[in-house]
Amino acid sequence: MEHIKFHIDKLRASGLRPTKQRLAISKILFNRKETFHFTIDQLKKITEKNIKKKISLATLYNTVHAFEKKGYLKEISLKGNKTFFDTNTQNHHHFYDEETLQLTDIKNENISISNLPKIPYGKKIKDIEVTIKVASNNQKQK
Amino acid sequence: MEHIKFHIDKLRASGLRPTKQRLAISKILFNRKETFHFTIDQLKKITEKNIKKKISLATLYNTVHAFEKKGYLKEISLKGNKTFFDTNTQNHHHFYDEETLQLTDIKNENISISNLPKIPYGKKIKDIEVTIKVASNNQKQK
DNA sequence: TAATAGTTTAGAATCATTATAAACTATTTT
DNA sequence: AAAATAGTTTATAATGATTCTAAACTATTA
Repeated sequence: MEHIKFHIDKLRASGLRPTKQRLAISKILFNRKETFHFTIDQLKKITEKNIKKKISLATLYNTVHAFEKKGYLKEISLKGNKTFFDTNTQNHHHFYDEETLQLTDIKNENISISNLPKIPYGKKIKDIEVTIKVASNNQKQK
Repeated sequence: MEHIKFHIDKLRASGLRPTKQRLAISKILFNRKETFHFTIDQLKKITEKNIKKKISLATLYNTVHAFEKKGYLKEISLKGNKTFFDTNTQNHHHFYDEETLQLTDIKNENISISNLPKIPYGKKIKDIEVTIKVASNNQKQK
């Protein structure tokens, strides 16, 4: 079943009118239980496969950025030129395999950080991001 | 005093011949006590000021990448389009102020991580990077 | 249904990074 | 030390991700 209203609401909440393209994107992103990590070009391929038509990059960027601004998507800090997004906006962390470029979520409660240093004067902590880089035993790190 | 030999050795160890340009870069990067976080365009400005001449981007990229490959520099994982490098190659972490784009080192021993989850099958941990994003109390996060 | 406000699109513009090839410089050979 | 060679610098072109633009299109409002 397609909970259209769910997607319409998400779009409206993000300040976007529901259009065919945006509904398709919203379904791809949010009709899933597990976290989805993606780059814009991956999302483009999936979207075009689903709607059986081309979609312009501008639409993808606009929509993804609006969702991000609203807090429905999170950008992930990684090396490299491409930007990764994450449908899991909870505070959490990642395993990152630089060989395969695969990201795996680590639940917040599965990492505990202690002995934190003092925060720079006049600043507040907004977010803590832990990235654990992994690689095959016998392969060298990129 | 200018320990030229120190820089010549660093360059040779990185597989590079010592040239005027590279020596200038090496001095900028390694003639300092504190950690230096930089982007290529920042390094370009500083280098051109020091040598009072233009330096090409290709030279900067080549030299920085050779140092990185040798392990004299580390690339930092951050959002955004620009790549940051760090002269501190020890295992350590960062405060990151997204308002000012300022990075501050956190010593490894000033963060302790426990309750680590199991590593994905057949993989080994290569690196753990903790980024603590901070912002002014009353300003919104970027 | 017409007017309007916002959207999609292809393509241009921009920005960081990488590639190229000709002129140049350090090193090696003699 | 000069000639040969191996590696370097540079300006510029190429590439790739992202952003911008303006005309054609679509959703919403009146």
